[in-house]
Amino acid sequence: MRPRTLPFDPIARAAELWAERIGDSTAMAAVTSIMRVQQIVQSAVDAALKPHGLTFARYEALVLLTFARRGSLPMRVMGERLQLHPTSVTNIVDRLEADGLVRRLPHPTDRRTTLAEITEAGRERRAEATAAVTAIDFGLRGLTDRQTTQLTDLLAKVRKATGDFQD
Amino acid sequence: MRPRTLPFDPIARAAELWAERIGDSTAMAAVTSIMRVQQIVQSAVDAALKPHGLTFARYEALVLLTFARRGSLPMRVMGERLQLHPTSVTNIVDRLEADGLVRRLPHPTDRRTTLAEITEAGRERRAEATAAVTAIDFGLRGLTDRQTTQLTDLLAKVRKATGDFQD
DNA sequence: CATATCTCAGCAGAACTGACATGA
DNA sequence: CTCATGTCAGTTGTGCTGAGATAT
Repeated sequence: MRPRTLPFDPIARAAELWAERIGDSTAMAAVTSIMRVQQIVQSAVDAALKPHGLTFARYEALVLLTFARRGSLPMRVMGERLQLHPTSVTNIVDRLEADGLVRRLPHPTDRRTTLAEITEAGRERRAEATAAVTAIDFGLRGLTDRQTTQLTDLLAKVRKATGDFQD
Repeated sequence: MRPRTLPFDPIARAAELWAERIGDSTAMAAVTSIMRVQQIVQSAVDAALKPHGLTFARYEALVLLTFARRGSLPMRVMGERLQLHPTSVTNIVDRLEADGLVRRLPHPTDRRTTLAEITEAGRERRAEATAAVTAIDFGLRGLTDRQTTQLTDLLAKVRKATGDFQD
């Protein structure tokens, strides 16, 4: 029961008022836009994944394991790649394991470490879920491929500048 | 205790593997980037606001009321502008009211409606909080003003295409 | 009568803190 | 001893559903 669509751009209006009464609105407008678009794509993607029993976070974890050479990764590494708190990794793997999409294995040499390995059912579920999210373009609409790439590049600059990664 | 920075761009790497093994990675890379950058700016902004006893959602509500002509708006309107569920508006106004930053008033003509009005303390708190978030550019780094505007414009296309607003 | 506005109780998912057991 | 890894308990902030009270 979300509010109906507004007849004007609420962020553009807020930015105008901000510029008149507070100061430079450039960063404020961008950040508010990021927040809003994240909400939009998050809810679109989650809706597409719901029939498959996944959230976006769990889906990302499945994709990551699909790409891993042996279909398994230490949980710590999953946390690094997905930028998740250790307890969040535990939680996500718990739920994937409860659904039989992933299984925990001891690390062969480091007995502190637990590996999460994708199961055959997990690979199938990942493929179905991928069909669902690609069918809606991950909730992203209104951009050409070139603009989408431009968006990704701009966001990469932010990620890099904030220490998300080096290279 | 977030994981340390990676020596490569995890999204770029995921996009490569995706392109090799699944298909077009354009939308996937953009959406994953949006999710990550949203996390980054959200946590930067929340950290800046925490000493002032505000979250970003509550800060946005204060800003909205600051801009309102009489410093008050019907709660329904707040929900529309901030794209919040009615119960979320109730929750946010509850907390702001408990801190004395906002007060509830009856609507003069429509007795179903409750107005939320910013208090003097609320205006002061809003100003302090604004100083805190602008000091860190809302957590946004690595972009020129021109690029920031470009980012806002690209995101506006998405918002418009997904029915966030018309105009 | 139907519709609109707001509130409440309860739940889910995510992220955090602090503490802890185990092992390198 | 230290540090790393993973788990657990508990808290917080947010968003949702479903129900209901009140008013249009």
